[in-house]
Amino acid sequence: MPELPEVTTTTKKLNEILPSLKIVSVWTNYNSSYFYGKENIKDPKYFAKFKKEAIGSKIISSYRIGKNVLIDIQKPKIKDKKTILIHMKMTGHVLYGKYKRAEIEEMVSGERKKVNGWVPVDKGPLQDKFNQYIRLVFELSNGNFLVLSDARRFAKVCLISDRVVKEFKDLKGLGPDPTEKEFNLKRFKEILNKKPVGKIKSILMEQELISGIGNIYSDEALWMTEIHPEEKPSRLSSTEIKELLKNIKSVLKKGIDFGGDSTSDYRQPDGTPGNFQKHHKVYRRKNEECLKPKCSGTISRIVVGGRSAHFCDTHQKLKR
DNA sequence: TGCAGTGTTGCTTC
DNA sequence: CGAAGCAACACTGC
Repeated sequence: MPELPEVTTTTKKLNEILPSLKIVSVWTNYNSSYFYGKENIKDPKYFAKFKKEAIGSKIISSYRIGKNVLIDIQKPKIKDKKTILIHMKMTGHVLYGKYKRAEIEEMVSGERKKVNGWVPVDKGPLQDKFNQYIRLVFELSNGNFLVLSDARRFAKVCLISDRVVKEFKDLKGLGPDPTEKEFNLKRFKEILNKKPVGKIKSILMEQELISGIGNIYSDEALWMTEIHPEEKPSRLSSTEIKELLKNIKSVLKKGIDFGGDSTSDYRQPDGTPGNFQKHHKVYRRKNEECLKPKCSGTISRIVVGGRSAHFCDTHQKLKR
């Protein structure tokens, strides 16, 4: 589900809601997949520690690093803060709403298959779908709940107690953030120089090189720049690299401005879908006509680095 | 019925 | 040894 704009949308909303609320209690029904200790090893016993740290803590703020949701928390009278890291992977949803406490408690303990939660915007079957896959629940001091719904159980939750969050294993290896001012042409060229003969789409999505870009936004940025997804960086002109950088930044901004992409099932914390999917030029438009003005091409789909890549067969040609 | 899917990891093969 | 390929994770929707 989430790439940089979706995660940004989520953390921005969380940051409007959560700061100064306290975590009253925490439940999970999927210990073994979610809690990682300092060594970053999956182990159900870490949930006990996670719970102990979380309960009684006040939420300070929420922000994004790469595709990770970070939530800083702090216990009263304790100087050091801790940080909750949530990676939503494919089907994770961080949602905030009203639930009946008894129902959600029963559900998470496995006594109930689903709850009638409050994810207000979706009136259709998706609402049930989200509530059916709630894996982790934070009860908050205002009586509302912050929950992680995750059908495929790929999501990851960690508690970071290190003072320097960026030194945490999952975050340390991430490449620079393309929305930062410091991510300039010089920096971008240095990155591309590391992989002169790689496939440009795969490079854009490699989190160790650049953090935050995934399948949707890489397709869109390459379409805008008229570059084939399998093109080698060594064949790109200086002008193309400059344009590509500009388009990456603008398409990510557009994704954020539209509240994320709900092609699949991304939802903002209050259940609202994003709108970027209404503005795709290529992603998931296989066999449809190219939307570039005056281009009469058709959108093709191929597999690049194990992922689907969409491009126009006419204005995104491989250089020979 | 079958296959593709917004992400990442870890193992295998070249 | 590094890079690339591929299955796995678990489930939905077309």
